[in-house]
Formats: sequence, C-alpha cells, structure tokens
Amino acid sequence: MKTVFMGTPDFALEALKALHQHHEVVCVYTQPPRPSGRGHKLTPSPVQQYAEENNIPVRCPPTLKPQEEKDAFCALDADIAVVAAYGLLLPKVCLDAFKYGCVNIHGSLLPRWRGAAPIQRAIMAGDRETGVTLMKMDVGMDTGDMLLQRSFPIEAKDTSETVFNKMAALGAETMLEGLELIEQGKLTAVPQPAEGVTHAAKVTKDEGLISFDMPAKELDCKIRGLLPWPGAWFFHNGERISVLDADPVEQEFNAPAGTVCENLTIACKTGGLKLNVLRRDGKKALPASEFLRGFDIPQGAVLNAAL
RNA sequence: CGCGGGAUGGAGCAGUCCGGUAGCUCGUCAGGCUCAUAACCUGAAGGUCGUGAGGUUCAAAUCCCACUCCCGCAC
Repeated sequence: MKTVFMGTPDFALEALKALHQHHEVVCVYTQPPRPSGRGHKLTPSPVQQYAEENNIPVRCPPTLKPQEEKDAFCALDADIAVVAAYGLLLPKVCLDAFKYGCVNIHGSLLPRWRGAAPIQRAIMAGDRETGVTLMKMDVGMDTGDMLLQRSFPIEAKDTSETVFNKMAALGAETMLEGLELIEQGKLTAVPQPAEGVTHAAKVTKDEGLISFDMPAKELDCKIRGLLPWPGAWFFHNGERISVLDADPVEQEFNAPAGTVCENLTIACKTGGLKLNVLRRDGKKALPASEFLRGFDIPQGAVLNAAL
C-alpha cells in the first residue's frame, strides 16, 4: 500500500522500519528538530534521521492547523496514514483524507490508559498485562474504533524502558498485520467498550521524588514505571540519590517509613524495599555494595522526601 | 557558545579551597586462627593522581592554560 507515516521517538521508529520494508512510504511526518542533549545541539528525531538515510521525503511542520498544511497533507497520494507517538493532533480533514483513513498504534489495551503515557501508567498502577491496540483514529483522544489488539504480560522486573522495547516490536508487527487485513477488507472496526476507560496523564519530573511512606510493592511499581525517565530518587545528606533497581520484600520492619535496615533495605509503610542499583548525580550507576563504599547510608538513618 | 559534576593502585571514594614523602572502604596474593567460612588476625604486591617531556614554583593530585573522555540537569 501507499502509506504516510507519522511519528517521532524511538517507539515510532520500529513501526516506520517495518512499514518501509513492506510498503511504500510516500512521506514521513515528524516533530521538527529541537535543541536537545548537552550543548543544546539541534537534533532531528529518530524518525527523521531514519527517513533521511532512506531517502524518504520528510515533513516536520510545528502544527497541522494552517490550511496550507492541511492541503499539503490531503494532496499526498496515499491509501492510509499510520500514526505512532507523533505528538500532534490531526485535523478532521486529515483523518478523512485517504481511502483507509488514519490508524494509530497505541501502547495500551484500550480503553484502559487513553492518553500520553500509557506504558508508564500501566506499570505504575501495577497492571499485570498491557499491550498494543491498533485503532482507527477519530477526533477524540484515543477514542477511535479498535482494529486489532495484542497483549503481553508485565514482568516483575519490567521497567518502562523494557516494556517500550517490547511494545515497539509488537506494535510494528500488529500494524503490518492490520494493514494486510485492511487491504483485504477483512478487518472490522469495533467500538471501544464504555467500561474500563482510564486516562494516562503525561509523566512529570516531580513525580520522581519518592517517599517511602507507601506500600513497598506500590513503590516498586512506581520506580519501574518512572525509568528511564524521569527516574526515581530521594535525598540524603543534601545529595540526590537515584534508584535504578530495587526489590520489594515482604518482611515487616518495626520502624518508621524511610528507616534504613540491613542490606540497604528501606522500611516502607508496609514491607520493605531493597535498593540494588543507585546513582548519585554526576556519577555512574552502581550496585549497592560498591555504592556504599564511597557514600555512606548508615543503618538506622531515616530517608525522607524533605532531605 | 544552556547549567553543572567527574577522571587518584583491580572496584568505589577521600585528599584539591589554605602546593611539601598518596589515604580510606573493599578486592587480589601469602601466611595464621578455626570443624569450617564470604568471619577474624598478620603481612605483601599494586598508582606516570585523564592527556599535554604545557605554564607558575625550590616543590604540583593540589594553582594557571589547552585538550580528550564519561555523567547528571535542562530540553
């Protein structure tokens, strides 16, 4: 099929690669290059880099609202548009521009976790499984009819990073399968159930400051959901300490939340959290045993959000 | 020119402000103790202190200059 691809981050890149290998990509839309990284160098998105390396025409308008942008989009000779984490809303005329419309690869089992950060929210909420939903886009926020859905379990050690990777691969697969069925007219769009709708708010930086005054299991989910960005941290001796890996333990400690017990296990509201990999600002991430050689967190100390 | 931290025996750090024989917690090796041990005791090896036969100095890990490489924030 003749396709248009719209996406920006690494998550979208997997889908673009798959699309490029199996279909004709007449044009790629992505967010414009932005100053980023150390030194504020102007950096094109992963999608743009790939598109340019493969000589696919790229457009990166800051918005699609102007009439000329809408016209330019509608003038493309394509059968369908595939959207994955693009970051811009598509005007109604664009949704209706092509024969098969626009399909979106969404990183959750809709209607659960509509919105910006479905993967992180699923992990943070302790969901046991998540998945990919291929859906026909409409004007609402992830409210379109569903075409295909694939699920997979969230493992105990999964973080947003690992789930992102699995999701990107599965999303690309599901998308290809969907396109084939669409072309054969074998795919029927099913409205999303009215029950079970939740919204996945964008993750903000200040969510990374953790408090031990909550159940260890919930804290573990939160930490894993926040990796790799913005990460999870607490303060000790005026320094910010990030937690990159931890395990919840069932054992109850007779101590206030935040108390440091043996093996760098921190008493929580219920249970404890064993800190495995830590990093102070400007340093490398280190296993607890090595971390403690250069930075003292004595047993009995109380870690809390304030300092 | 967005802001900032770092580079010191194999690992992680201190020492740098106020130049003057390189230190800590581990690891390694040897020996001892022990029924035994990742525990304990004793001893040993191992460092051009990121690079520049750079600058200042009687003397530089430490002050000045240039460069390289890591990392956090911001985005």
